[in-house]
Amino acid sequence: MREQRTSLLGSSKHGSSRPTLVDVAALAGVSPATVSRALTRGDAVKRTTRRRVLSAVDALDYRPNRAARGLSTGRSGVLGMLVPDISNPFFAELIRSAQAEARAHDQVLLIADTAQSEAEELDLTESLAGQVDGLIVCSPRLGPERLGPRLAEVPLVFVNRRAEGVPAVVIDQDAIVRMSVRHLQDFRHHHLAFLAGPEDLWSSERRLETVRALANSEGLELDVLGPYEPSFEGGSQAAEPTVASGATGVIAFNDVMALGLMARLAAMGIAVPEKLSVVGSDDVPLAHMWTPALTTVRAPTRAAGRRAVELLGELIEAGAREPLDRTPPHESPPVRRIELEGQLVVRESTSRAWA
Amino acid sequence: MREQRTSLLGSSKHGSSRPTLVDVAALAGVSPATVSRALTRGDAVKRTTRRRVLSAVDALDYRPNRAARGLSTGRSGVLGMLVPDISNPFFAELIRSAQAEARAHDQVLLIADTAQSEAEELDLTESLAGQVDGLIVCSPRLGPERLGPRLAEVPLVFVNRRAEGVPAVVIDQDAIVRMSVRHLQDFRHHHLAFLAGPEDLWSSERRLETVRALANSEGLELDVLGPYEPSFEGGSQAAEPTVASGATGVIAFNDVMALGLMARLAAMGIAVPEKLSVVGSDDVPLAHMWTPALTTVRAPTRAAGRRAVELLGELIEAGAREPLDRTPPHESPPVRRIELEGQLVVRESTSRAWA
DNA sequence: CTGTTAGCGCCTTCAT
DNA sequence: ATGAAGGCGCTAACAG
Repeated sequence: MREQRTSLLGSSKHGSSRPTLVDVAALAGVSPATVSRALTRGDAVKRTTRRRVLSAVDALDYRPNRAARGLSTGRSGVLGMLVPDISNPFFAELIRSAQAEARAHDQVLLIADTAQSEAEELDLTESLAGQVDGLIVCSPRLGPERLGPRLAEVPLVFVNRRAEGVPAVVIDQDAIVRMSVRHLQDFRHHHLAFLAGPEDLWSSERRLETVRALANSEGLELDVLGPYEPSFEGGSQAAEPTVASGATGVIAFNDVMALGLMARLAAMGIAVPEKLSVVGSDDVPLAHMWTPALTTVRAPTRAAGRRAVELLGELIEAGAREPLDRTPPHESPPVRRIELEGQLVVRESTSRAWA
Repeated sequence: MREQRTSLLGSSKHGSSRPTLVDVAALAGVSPATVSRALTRGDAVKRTTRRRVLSAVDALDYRPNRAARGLSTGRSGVLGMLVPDISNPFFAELIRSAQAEARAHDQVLLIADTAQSEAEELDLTESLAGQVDGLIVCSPRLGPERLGPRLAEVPLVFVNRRAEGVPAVVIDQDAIVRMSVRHLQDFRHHHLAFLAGPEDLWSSERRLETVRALANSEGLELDVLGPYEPSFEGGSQAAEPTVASGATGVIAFNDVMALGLMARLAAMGIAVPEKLSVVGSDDVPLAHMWTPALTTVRAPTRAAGRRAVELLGELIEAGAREPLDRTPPHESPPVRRIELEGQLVVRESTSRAWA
């Protein structure tokens, strides 16, 4: 019941600074080590002791100093996430869910925008690698052979790129294409166009292959247009070629492109879906607000963000546990890969072709 | 020319870890303190010494440990930035420019999305306050009286909210309204509608006052509609009331709302600008890609982001220099406020009314 | 201009 | 179950 608190807090260099572990320990009448234990692990602290500590903690409004903790543990509590374009609603949503998950684990998410540029992607990866506990790279333009050197420094997770040796969360691109094509087939379309995204995007290339194979096996006529930037503007640029192709059904690499396409088509006086059926991918918020509302394949964005953070967390843990010098016995742990599936959402931008 | 490097590096606990200041010092043949000085300040290091240090640095690929530095300096090198909605292109752009500026100063920007929620705003402010050197809050819903308690802990900068005692970067809202109204007047509109954003948004309230005053003094008929959420959907919801109001010119709180409005109007068969002229605010990328392209007031987004970071940087510096215990002599330093101006961009969504 | 000496606040063996 | 002691990597006085 002693009241040394004032003097103890006063022991800090200047009165205005925040309380430290030592202050808490003093107030609780235990050693700093005990406070640390009570706060970081459930282990090895008597219930009553813990309670005393905890109440001292909030009596003092104590919050641990992350830098000090980081210096000790070697972990900063910061996760990095690279996205090609923050303003793309798909990534915005991914960011939100990842952030929520990170926060739930008392971690913090550092976002960086690569502006769709390979150079920026590399640059940011390098400079972030040293400051974060782990890195999530969304829709990377670069593969592990370029980003690879950093693999050794920091756990890395890809979102939407399947690559040798890199743990990843990917949405099944083949399934997206199958659903889209199937839907158009159901509506009697025989001549399709595919608006391709950038060639260095795994998801776009993957779909391109699949749509080609599928068109072939199903006896569909197919025009591949592009590559275009995966943006509203990219979609707009695709409008003329799309019309020129004579296709009656278009599959765009993503919703934002599909929207750009439709905007331009409208300006050209081409009616959707009467003259042209359009399918997007992702189901961004604008997709259903548009006129006509866009048929698309809903991406499990929230799950993707959440699971990417989870996966990264596991990798970080594993890395921390790993014996320091020797490589782990024989087989290295298998590279984890999480596969997610999209879901077709039929709206007004598609309809039966009577050609 | 001695080659102790191997053994020196070996002095670290385990071979795989990164080199430290001490390793660099040893390789350069100087003391750790000198390396520190050479790296952090330009002062007080002989040119030749610095060169030796620098070459040792990159021979070893040394990069300082932020946590350790932070523990020593009390600064983490992390700046926080709260935005109401990442996917709003206005904030996306703000984030990009702020991030660039931060990076240029070797700082890192932590983004958090408050989802337009007061509760989240408060929550995030509190939890971030302890982990960052300073905080930028964009278009805050809460004023200093609510966020205030954290003011003491960490330098705070508002973007787009003028408030007692809080340094801020604000875009002149009165000027935006004046330009918009003036433009509509030039086109002979006498009956205007204003689509208001949320009531707790300073920028919206400010504009509301101004537009009222202006309508009054200019003898314009004015209908105030709303408040609506400052989103695409909010704008859509405003369509019917807008038409019902009988106004021929509409000023929307921002571009995203204006776009939502126009989308809905199109679906209703109301021609823009023939039946209704629409003015937005911000000039987000979609504004000029839309059909019809949106007349709007371009916000100096990049400047705002950059200057917010600059201003925050100055505050942090000042705080660090400040004598520790006593309050600074007499007058506290004046609260800095940076005023920026938008610029009218006339496009196709406005035209002369012949009513 | 440079080296020496102390910590920053926390976590973590090692004892007890 | 708890305490004591050392160190993480860096910077900041203070001497020289």
